[in-house]
Amino acid sequence: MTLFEVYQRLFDSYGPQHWWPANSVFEVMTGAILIQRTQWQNAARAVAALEREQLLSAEAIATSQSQQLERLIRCSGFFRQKRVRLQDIARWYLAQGGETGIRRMDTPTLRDSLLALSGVGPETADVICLYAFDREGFVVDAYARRLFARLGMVVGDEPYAVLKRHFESALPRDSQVHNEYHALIVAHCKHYCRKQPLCSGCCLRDDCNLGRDSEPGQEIGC
DNA sequence: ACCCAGGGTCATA
DNA sequence: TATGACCATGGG
Repeated sequence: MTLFEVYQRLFDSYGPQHWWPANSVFEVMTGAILIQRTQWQNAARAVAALEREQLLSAEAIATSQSQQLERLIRCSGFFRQKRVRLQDIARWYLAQGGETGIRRMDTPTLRDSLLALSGVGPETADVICLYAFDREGFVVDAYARRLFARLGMVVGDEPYAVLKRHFESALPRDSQVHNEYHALIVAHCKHYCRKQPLCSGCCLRDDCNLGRDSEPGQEIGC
């Protein structure tokens, strides 16, 4: 099975995921920091709390009081360092001239500029490039490592850049594909592949012909 | 009482 | 280059 065939099977099973759920570029960036090493449910709560307190803009975050910021994002874990990261990225956003200024940057420049921030590693940078600014780039996360290792397509512990190159070279250079692929991997792994790979009924099994529309009543799970 | 979650940094060898 | 410790809350 090729990398693109895996994508097609996931898409046929789960359908479009409509990522990233947010109302602004800066909200995506905020979510990308808050989601680090936690579940989306917790990050989403923190985003909602910021929204409620009118703190979901770069200007507001950059000038916010650290204590208040920490209180609002506490539920996402690592709240002290995430507070610093949010303030840093908010100041960076403003220093680059906001959304308009950042959109003028080419993708390598944008990525490197993000990586220069403490708290923004390769995955967070790729997530922001892709979901906030619609730049192509395969997002390598823990789920992707685990899934493709189970499929025997990679070892799983390769350096980030190695896997990124590997996946991108086997896929269309298309931000829409990268967008859906990462979201589909998360959707699939979150619900169905925690412990065992490719359990009975998994859409990635060789003997699985289930499509999203072919067997409506059929359970797809591991 | 465990273990894990859509990472990243820093110190050490 | 490559491990290990650390960050911290919430849910199963």
